[in-house]
Amino acid sequence: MAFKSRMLRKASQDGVDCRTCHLGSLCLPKELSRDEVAEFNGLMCPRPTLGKQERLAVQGTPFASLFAVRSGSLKQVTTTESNERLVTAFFLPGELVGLDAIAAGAYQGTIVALESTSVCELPYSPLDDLCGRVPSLRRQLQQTLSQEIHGERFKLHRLLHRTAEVRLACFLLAISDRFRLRGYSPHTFHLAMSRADIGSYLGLTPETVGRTLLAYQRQALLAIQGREFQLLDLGRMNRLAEANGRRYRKV
Amino acid sequence: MAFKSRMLRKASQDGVDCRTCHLGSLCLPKELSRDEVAEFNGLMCPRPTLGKQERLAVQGTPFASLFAVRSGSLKQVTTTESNERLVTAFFLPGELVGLDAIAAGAYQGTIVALESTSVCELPYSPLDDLCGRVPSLRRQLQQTLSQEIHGERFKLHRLLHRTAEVRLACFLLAISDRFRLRGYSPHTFHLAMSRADIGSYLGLTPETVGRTLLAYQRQALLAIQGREFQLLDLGRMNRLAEANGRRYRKV
DNA sequence: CGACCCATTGAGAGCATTCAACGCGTGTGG
DNA sequence: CCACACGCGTTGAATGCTCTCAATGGGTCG
Repeated sequence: MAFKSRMLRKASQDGVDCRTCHLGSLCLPKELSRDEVAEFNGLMCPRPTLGKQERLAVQGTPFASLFAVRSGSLKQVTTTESNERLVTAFFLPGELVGLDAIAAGAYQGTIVALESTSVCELPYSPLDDLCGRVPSLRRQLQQTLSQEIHGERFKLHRLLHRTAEVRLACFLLAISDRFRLRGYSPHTFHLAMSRADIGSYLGLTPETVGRTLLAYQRQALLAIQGREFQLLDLGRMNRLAEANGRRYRKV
Repeated sequence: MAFKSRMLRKASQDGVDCRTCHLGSLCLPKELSRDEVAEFNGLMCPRPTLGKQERLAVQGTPFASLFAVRSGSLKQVTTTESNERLVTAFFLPGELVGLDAIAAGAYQGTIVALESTSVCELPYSPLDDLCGRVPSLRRQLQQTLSQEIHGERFKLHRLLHRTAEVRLACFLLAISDRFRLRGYSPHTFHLAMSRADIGSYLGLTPETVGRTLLAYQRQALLAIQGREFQLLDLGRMNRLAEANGRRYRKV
């Protein structure tokens, strides 16, 4: 933990260096040659660390940059025409913010830091130019976009059929997996979002989220202390998430 | 109608010509110059018209081509590990099939024609090369990908919070809008999918779909004859879809 | 200390699912 | 030509999950 925060302070003070970034294998430049990474690195703008609740981008403002999360976490809150606020995404280290803004040319939701968070800024226009010259970067970006389409579509269609119990299990396992891929423990992690945020993301009320988490604890699937989560039995949790929740008639 | 089928027959017999396609302004080459369209056109492979229930691609098989729908419609069925089948997408004329397959290198669901359907095949590798040389095509493809991310994410997160009544209203309005953009009537259209398909897509049972459609008809919002739909009051339907369905507490 | 946000708990109501049955049209085979 | 199976859509009744509303307690910040 001390090591991590030291790296971050250095990064935000001295400018970011992709070659020494511990997220290298997860971020956009993962397939690039040494020279290409240097060029990619040259695009990036320094960006001061965000405090809790601070906004990285505001819904509707012109899109100019993607952001890569270095540490911390953020949520994307989209306000509908009828003034309803939906949490449409969470972002963890190594993930790209703003992919949904490219088409409209404006950010599609307000991006809020859930805790102290640092990001890399990637101005889109020069990034696109570089994509023209570097096929592997172009493919990497398109793959990230494509992966996002599949992931979101599949995950959300599945959730539409599920009970609260299964929705939360899917959510916790997805988070666990994202942490695992980034070298953190898949069993123990800190979730900086509130129950209301989770509920909004999953289409549940905060009360139902709380009650369901309580049920997990009674079944010894999960231990929670505040916002520290500990998954006690990944196998059983997986089986729970795979079960279709409703005893659904086969199509 | 006679005009349409004549054009399609010609296209599938003589090879496809983007310059005379009535979907030109909606498809990928919409921003290209005359020469670039010609080059784009050269990539395309002829593809025989699909019959009803015929499969365009099978889940898990290697990804090689995108497909643009010229006429007809298709559904994407994704089978989960627990052998559950979910309808994760519908495709109408002018839309691209396979965007979610780029990342994994394999089709993420089986693509089935819902009626007699013709498509253009776009081999991905040469398309990607062309993206390197033609910035406007590259941007167009990235915008399509980005739009898809935003559209899916937003639409589905909204649906997660909604009752059956509102889910179906959103669905019908989205379909109506897609037809309108393609020059067809937004009030009257043919939906080739079954109630079960719609239910699977929206996370509802076929019974609930039927009952809700019946309720619309009783309110004079909708008229249905078999699979012909007629939206009688778009304004009221819109208000119904905007209403949050559940009298949801503001976050 | 009070205001406020967050999380929890309880009780009641509503909406969608589940299960079962029926009608209809189509295609198949006797 | 008819019998039958099958897919699709519809209808009815009952169960159950989740929302709603209300109240409480803990924590943080001004």
